[in-house]
Amino acid sequence: MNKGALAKEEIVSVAADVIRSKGYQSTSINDILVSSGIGKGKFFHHFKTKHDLGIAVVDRYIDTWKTRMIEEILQGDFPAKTRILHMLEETLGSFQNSNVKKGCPFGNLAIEMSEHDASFRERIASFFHEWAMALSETLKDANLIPEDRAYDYAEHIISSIEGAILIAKVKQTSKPIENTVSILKNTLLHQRSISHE
Amino acid sequence: MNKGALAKEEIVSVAADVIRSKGYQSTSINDILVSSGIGKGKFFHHFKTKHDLGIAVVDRYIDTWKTRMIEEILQGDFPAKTRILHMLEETLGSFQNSNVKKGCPFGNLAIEMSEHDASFRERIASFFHEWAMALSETLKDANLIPEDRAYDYAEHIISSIEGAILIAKVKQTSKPIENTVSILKNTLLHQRSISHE
Amino acid sequence: MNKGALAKEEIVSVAADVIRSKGYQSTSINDILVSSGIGKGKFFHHFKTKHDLGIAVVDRYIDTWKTRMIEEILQGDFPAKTRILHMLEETLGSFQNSNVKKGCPFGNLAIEMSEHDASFRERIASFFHEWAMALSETLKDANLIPEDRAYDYAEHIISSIEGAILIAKVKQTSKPIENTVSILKNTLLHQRSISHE
Amino acid sequence: MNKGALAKEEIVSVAADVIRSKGYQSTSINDILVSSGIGKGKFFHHFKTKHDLGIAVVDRYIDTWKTRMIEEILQGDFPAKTRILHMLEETLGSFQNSNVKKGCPFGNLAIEMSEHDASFRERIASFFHEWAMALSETLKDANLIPEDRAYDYAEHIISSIEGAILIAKVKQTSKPIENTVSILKNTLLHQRSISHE
DNA sequence: TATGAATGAGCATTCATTCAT
DNA sequence: CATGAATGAATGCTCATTCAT
Repeated sequence: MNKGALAKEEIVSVAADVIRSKGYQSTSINDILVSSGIGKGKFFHHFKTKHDLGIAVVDRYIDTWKTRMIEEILQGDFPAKTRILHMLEETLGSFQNSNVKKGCPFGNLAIEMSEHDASFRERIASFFHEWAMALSETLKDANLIPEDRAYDYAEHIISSIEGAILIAKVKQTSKPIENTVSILKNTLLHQRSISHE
Repeated sequence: MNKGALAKEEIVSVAADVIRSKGYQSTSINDILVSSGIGKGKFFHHFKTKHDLGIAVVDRYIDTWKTRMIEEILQGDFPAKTRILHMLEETLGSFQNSNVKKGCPFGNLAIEMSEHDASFRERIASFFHEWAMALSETLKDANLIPEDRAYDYAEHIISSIEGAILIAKVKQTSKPIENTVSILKNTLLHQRSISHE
Repeated sequence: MNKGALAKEEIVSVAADVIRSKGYQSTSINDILVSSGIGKGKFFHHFKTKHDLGIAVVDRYIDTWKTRMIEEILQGDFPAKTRILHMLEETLGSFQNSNVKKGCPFGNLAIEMSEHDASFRERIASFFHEWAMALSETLKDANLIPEDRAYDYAEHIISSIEGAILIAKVKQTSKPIENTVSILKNTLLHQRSISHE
Repeated sequence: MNKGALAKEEIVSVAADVIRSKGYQSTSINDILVSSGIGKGKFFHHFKTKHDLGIAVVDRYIDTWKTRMIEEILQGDFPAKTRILHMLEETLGSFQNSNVKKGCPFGNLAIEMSEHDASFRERIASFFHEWAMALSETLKDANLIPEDRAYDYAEHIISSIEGAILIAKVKQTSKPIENTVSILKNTLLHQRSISHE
């Protein structure tokens, strides 16, 4: 029945993994065919171009992380401070073991594709923006940051995390992520309000 | 006389630019041939493989930034706090205008190449380590961070910067860098000592 | 009832248009699917192969032109000279505007397919033969050409027209057709008998 | 020394043959590689694209025929009437045997490519124009056609020839060409002046 | 009948690299 | 040292056709 649809989802899922490891441009369609055990015809039946697949993969990343990070955690039912802690812990948990080497799906594509292709760039920029908005709201809820600084501070937290994942990737250890998460926790939670200092 | 040597440097210089914009893997040898106006023979006379060129480019990036960031600024003659400010301002200055879109040469290659090629990864990891070491020393000199936290804090500052450059690249505005530099400045310099909080 | 049959005719009709513009080999089955809004299954239900469709298109061209040119005009009720004039005027009228660029359905396929495929070639050759036969009879009726030269002369008139359409196509103007029709008219009708000169 | 140049010419020469037989679009680059015994790299070293090769082939056809038909025959040293006879005989001679089936290189591409590609079309249109111009001058020299009708009549002669080659191709016999040449000869040479009748 | 998913051979093109000169 | 011709594997993609439903 919806076998076709399922098949397409499976290709995206396999491709998401491969692309996260190898990058979009270095991933050949053949890589995906081999990884998923399908033929060329099937692939191009579902995706008009490789670019189409790339976009489907990005959209899938965004769906997943928006649900997990933004909706379930940042906009969840816990007290604001707790939600922020959960976000940091979730980050930490997501980049252990083999995932350290793979890096952040968004950060990877942000760097690889921003100059090549606007449709990748815009999607990723918009995801980071939505994340920063949600975090900004939570920071305000927690009374940790004055309203007019909240977005900037949220963006800084997110970029710190991305940077930590980048350094972790090149060092092949999750230490930089733990480090940054710990510093962010301290800075955020052991002070009444950051800008008062 | 050293025309050959000079020519080689010029190729590396041109390639450094192209690779920073397009990435290493998406840069074809032909791209470099066209940009530098040389022929295939000359190229392969100087570089046994494309990989050789890539490494030469990374080494050149490292040379440049080590001199500028580490030796001239972090290990310069100004008071420690001033040196840190200079480092942040230098960062800000380096990623204005068209450079925002190009991103950080190290960050770009760190993400693109870490999983593909150990010789790129190790060089970049080692550069980030040296930078963190130098910054760590300066933080200690400035009495801003307790000795045992200095390296971690230095690495966090550096990864924050890398993350900000990444977000700036995908958003195509230097705002995230200004933002992070401003927050780092505040956090570092308007407090007696970070860890006391 | 005959919905299936009707549908088949419609496909042939759409395909005839597309093939006249793009040529047989450059027309993909997908082109026809898109132009006619049908699915692959339906197409291959009606035509076992693309070749089948091609033949159906040629047969349709032949049907149409045989009716129009041969039966209605050349074998019609007007005096022989008038019938020839009508044929020339019909030709002129058929290759105005966008049809100039599309060229002659038979001439196009004659050139494209003669060396590739005997079944196309034979059909087209046979159409040209029937046309020449009918014109030959008319020339004899009109007492314009001696019996033994009539077929050759008819074939020459037809090939002149085909050549004019060819030149018109490449020049993207109907001028060469007007030109040839006018010369043929003069040569044929302003002389008592061509071979007497 | 000029081995490279020679090699390129040889590819064009082989390709000209293959394309004349199979058409441009149906000729795959692999066909040309097989026919000429070269590798892909060599081919794409000389021609940036298949289209480049196609244009080179057309230009070669034009060079050859311009020299043979226009410069050597129509603009040669014989009396005007003789030159026209030579042109017709040259045509006849060129389309005997296997060449009947291949058809006219210009006519073939005119029909195949006019709607696909302007650079083919324009080159061919311009060749036919130059041919008509040269023939027009010769007709005037021979006092066969009044000045103001000369170009139109020249174009008609040429299109008659093209049409005859087309019909010959689809019938697989050179008879239609002989036929048209004979009729053209009669019409042109056994009358004092065509328009006087 | 009809759908559209799947097949896989084939296509034009790119690319890092080698090699004769 | 340098040239640029040549190599051939690999890439993204198209296409006529088949097949399960």
